[in-house]
Amino acid sequence: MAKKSKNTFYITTPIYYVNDVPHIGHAYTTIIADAISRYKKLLGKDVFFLTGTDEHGQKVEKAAQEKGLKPIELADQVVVRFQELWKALNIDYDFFIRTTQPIHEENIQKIFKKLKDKGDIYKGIYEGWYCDSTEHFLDEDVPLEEGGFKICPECGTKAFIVSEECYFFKLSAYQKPLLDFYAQKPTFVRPRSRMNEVVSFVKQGLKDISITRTTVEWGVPVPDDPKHTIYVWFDALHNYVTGIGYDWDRPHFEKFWPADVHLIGKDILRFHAIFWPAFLMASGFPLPQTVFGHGWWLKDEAKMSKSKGNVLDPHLILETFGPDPLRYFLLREIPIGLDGNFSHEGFIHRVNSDLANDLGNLVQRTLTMVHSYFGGKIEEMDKEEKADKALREEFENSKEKIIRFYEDYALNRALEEIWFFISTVNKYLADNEPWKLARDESQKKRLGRILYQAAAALRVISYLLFPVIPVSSEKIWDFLGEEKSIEDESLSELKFKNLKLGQAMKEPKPLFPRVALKDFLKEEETRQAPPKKEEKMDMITFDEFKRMDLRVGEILTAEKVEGTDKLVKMEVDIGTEKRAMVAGVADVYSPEELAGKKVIVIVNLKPAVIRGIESRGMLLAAEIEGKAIIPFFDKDVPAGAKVR
RNA sequence: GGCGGUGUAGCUCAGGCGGUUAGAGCAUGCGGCUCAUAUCCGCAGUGUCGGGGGUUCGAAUCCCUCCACCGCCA
Repeated sequence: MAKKSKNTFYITTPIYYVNDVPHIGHAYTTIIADAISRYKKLLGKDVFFLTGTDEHGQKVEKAAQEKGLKPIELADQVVVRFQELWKALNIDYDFFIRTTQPIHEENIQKIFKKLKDKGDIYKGIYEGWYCDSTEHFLDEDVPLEEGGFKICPECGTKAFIVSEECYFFKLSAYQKPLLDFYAQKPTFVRPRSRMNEVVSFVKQGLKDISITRTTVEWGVPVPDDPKHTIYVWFDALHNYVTGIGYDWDRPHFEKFWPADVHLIGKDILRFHAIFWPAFLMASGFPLPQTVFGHGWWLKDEAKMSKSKGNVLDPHLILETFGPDPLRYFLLREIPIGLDGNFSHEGFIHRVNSDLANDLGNLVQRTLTMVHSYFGGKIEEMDKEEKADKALREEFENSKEKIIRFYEDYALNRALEEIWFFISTVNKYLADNEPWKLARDESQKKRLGRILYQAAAALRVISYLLFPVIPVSSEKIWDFLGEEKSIEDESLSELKFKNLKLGQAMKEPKPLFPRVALKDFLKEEETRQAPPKKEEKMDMITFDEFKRMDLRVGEILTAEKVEGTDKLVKMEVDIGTEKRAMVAGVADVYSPEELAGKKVIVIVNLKPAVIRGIESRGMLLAAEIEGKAIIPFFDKDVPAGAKVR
């Protein structure tokens, strides 16, 4: 294979599964990829950025059936949703691959055949408990339920025994090569902590994996044996090679392969860090440089999931703010490897404070002064003085750091550094007080220098921000009177003095409007009259259940909490101690009625202060139209007895 | 259960191969400016650096132990 030229850069996102519409998590991965890709382009690299959709498999088959559609019809619909979102977010990808495209399907078959001929894929029998919903065989140590079946620990639905003839990939043969590879290239998996997990997983031993199904029709058929369908993961992972031309545009493929970064969510690390390099080794392809597993955005500290109904839809934010504030927030708030908590409060706060106050206001004040003191054109200025030079050197310093952070994919650190510099420029203006110099005509040239420095700073700031907030950055350049686009200037050439003297600057308009949190929340409310779905809870394991300490509690005393309708304060004997608890049951039970009763109490619930009273435990009750109905025991039980 | 990680200001986190008064941003309080999107600048705090023990002249930093939380274990 031809050697890859050093000046190319190939980055991918996962291909997204089309059984669901896009949400903030998809947006996050894709925004990271876009920012890195734009950064590399500024360096003058020949960048290829691939994204797309994974359209085969049982879940899509099922989701389509529920809607009365053919799988491909569902895929066609959902693909549009993704593409529209990428457009709204200003994602500048080079190719959008769909696994249903012939160039993909044909080449998957070709690769499959190649590995089969080589002996890395062989036919065998697989038997095991299979979950339709998550499309995988359960671990062998999942316990048998009483009815003699197994429950999928991931989704909670019933699994079935499936015994099928299928094709296996000889993963076991790659244990040693993989370990050697990891040892030789410790940066293959990032963040580093995840590399440890991968290595220890592989060290435990690898079994061959089944890579076909006979139970699924919606997929790529095995060549010469079409009752077998290639399993989605084998199908999907290879998009990274088919998407750049394997085997339909060889020169293009050879130009960009191997990938520099596969950006993924941490949940699919195993597939990318173990299976994928093994497949590639089998095919004889060079291995990618890095698999970067990013964290998840949580909503109010909880993982977003369809079943919780707390999936965050980015559309309202996009309509209110445009793409840049969301891009900025997601990349600034957390390091790529960690989880983050998404709240509208946090979002509005950061956008107001960083974008509107620090950056937006700096643009506004600088250009307003250029206009009111110079009519938009600084024609003349003094030589650079000490303070001016300090500002310029500060920039040169920061620029180096910022580049280092970008190179390391530490986008949050790069942004942090840029904001240090923004703050320095604000300080520079405060120290040099151009508004005072403006009152003295003899200081005109000095004033010119100061505003020139500030404008030059804005020019380089917006340049460095371009990967993250491309629209706003271009706007700032336009305000400054730049005629070329940011992308026409190479990062290595970026300097203060590139701002031409005498350039006609425009009158600025606020770049990032401040939005009050309460207005935004109100808007959100009116926007989504949420159809109140029945509360569906996730399955929990017995271990999780065991964490709740439920016991019989004897209510010793009970009295109404002054000034409330529903609250009762009780002293409850839980066997080992007596505790104060507060419960909202007074509308159904009188305190007299409660005293002496035995109830079920969760005793290790975090204490809560209710009406100034610390409630150390909660009694269990059925909630019927807002009223609490307490279960009592029909035989005598001692206080403190464990309930389970 | 096994392996790995985390616990530092009200909040989010940085530092951490031992060494001056432990840092940043946000939030809070006070002061300044008025060019600017009620923005910007300055000052001020507050912390037994998870608990306990040890090594050392000296520990947030190294060791032991306990507690809590998190990740991975097809």
